[in-house]
Amino acid sequence: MSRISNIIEEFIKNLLQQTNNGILEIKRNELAEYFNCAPSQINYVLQTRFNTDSGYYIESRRGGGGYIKIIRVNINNKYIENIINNYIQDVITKSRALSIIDSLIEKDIISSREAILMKTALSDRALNIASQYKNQLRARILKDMLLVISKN
Amino acid sequence: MSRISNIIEEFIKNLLQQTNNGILEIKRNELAEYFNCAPSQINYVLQTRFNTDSGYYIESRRGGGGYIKIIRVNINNKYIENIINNYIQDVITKSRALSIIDSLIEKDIISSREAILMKTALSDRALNIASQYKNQLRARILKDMLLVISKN
DNA sequence: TAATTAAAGTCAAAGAAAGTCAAAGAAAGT
DNA sequence: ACTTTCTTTGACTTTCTTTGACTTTAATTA
Repeated sequence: MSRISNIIEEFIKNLLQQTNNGILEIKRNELAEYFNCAPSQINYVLQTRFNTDSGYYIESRRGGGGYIKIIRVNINNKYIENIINNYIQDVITKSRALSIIDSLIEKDIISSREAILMKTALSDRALNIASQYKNQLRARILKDMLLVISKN
Repeated sequence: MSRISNIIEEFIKNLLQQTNNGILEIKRNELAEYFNCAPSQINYVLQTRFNTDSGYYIESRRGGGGYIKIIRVNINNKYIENIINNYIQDVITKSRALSIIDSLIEKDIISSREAILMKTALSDRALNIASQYKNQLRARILKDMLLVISKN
């Protein structure tokens, strides 16, 4: 039942919801102890679920009194343009693309129907015909769709 | 006698019937073990019986906690159903695809933003990387997008 | 100031699950 | 009978997760 990462993800998102500014501070070891997992598991969750793709960034400090701050960023057009121009290169994997789309739903930038359309256009099922270009196609289509979103 | 693929197909359809939203989540290996078949047999069943043309789509995830989601779409929109089944074959040109999308706006089936997103996913600009598959990709992507749209 | 303690970070190996592909076997068409 | 299409199987690949040993950084204490 290896869904501990998902549980931790939900837990953190819940706590974030309760903040009024989208900034949450945690103690890595405490959280790990609470969930009975290796401390590095927390890093894994942060790296995979609270990264730039997902619309978050992390600040932390080691040593005594150390902490990890999880910050939810505000997604506006500037932000989307930055993702298009600087963040998505020539290729992108499916899971990264999905993270980006999910972050847009979460922030109410797109509707769930728009999201599902976007995800469909990036799915393996559709793109597998040209499997060697799959991730290039994804990058192109996603960038173009994001541009549409930011301009409309 | 009755092919195992057919039995698995029936089994899955039965489970889907019992859900209230037409979304079923399975574990590939568990199902394979239950039917005493190779795990890849499940993929075969999904590819041949639960594809877009049959009104289903699939989402999955590998690794620990992995799953396969089978989603049944009740196409309650006759107009879309007709397009998927009779109007789009294995390939479609850009101009035919665009006119299909325009007809959906006219019939108020999609919003204009959804239309632009769809057109973007089917544009030359995006698909030219895999130019030899362009019209096949268009057909696949368009069918899949129509299917998900028809769900509501 | 040096030593100690208290954090968090990194990385690689092992484990867990699904995906792919091609070869072989079975059914159906001609 | 021969050919084509559909099905089954298994070896190999890819992706995602968990764990733990080791490293780095910061604060506290002697």
